Amino acid sequence: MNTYQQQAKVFQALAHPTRLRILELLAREGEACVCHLVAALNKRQPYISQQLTTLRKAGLVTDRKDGLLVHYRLSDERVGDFLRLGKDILRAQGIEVQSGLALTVPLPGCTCPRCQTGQEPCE
Amino acid sequence: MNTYQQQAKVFQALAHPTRLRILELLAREGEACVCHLVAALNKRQPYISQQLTTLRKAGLVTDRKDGLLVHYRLSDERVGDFLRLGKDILRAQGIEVQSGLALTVPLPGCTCPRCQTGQEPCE
DNA sequence: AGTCTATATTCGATTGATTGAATATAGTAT
DNA sequence: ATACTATATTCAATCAATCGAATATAGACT
Repeated sequence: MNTYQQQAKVFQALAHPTRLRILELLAREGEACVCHLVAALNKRQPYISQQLTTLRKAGLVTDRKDGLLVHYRLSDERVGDFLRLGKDILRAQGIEVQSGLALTVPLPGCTCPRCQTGQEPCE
Repeated sequence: MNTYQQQAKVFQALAHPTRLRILELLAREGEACVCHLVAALNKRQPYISQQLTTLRKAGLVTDRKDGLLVHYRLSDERVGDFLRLGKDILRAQGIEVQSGLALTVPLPGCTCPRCQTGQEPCE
């Protein structure tokens, strides 16, 4: 596979609304467990796991296992800059681009232990 | 269509080897006519036109008509920065990412008037 | 008018991405 | 062991993207 095919694969992974939301969330939060992403995005868990697998295969995120929980983060902090630059370019075209909201902690609907006790998410 | 769907559309337009090569070429050359892209990438003309239409609809390039010729350029100079940042991130993952070669002028195989007389391409 | 040249569009077949549903895995606790 | 919980995987149906072939448009020149 050549350079451009590899680049195209990564952009393909980015070309998905839910995956973009996940990345933006990770850029803002630093790290998040799957249960938080499920609660924050209000999607079914297998669906979120599917998208995380796509992002992992594209090399955009890494995972860290911690008992039953799995925490995800951006594989490179510059992925956050990259997304921001993308948004800036869209804004320059006159397209409305709002940034997602910060997560409240504890996250309502999140079942992980930390959220049950009102502490920082999954840390 | 929401913010993330719009962003995803743009990434979708980027998720294609030939389109990436076109953008990289435009980032380096500033402007190029269709015939140059056809000659430089060694693809059939309708195929290049299809890809340019996709890029235009995504807002990534603009066109300027000049007689029979149509010149394309990046709609925003930051699109070039954006692609470079994407490549840097890939390199940090240990992925080989070479940059495309500069175009020789006149372009062998290009039939446009300027190339026939050995001048700057299509300007 | 006709003709040539550069570029664009349409259509259809194939391929690839998406996503819901069901199921699997692997830690943890009893 | 058994049961529970968080996460991952598989499969199949649907939907969207790709690309070759053919054709269309539109400006320039006789």
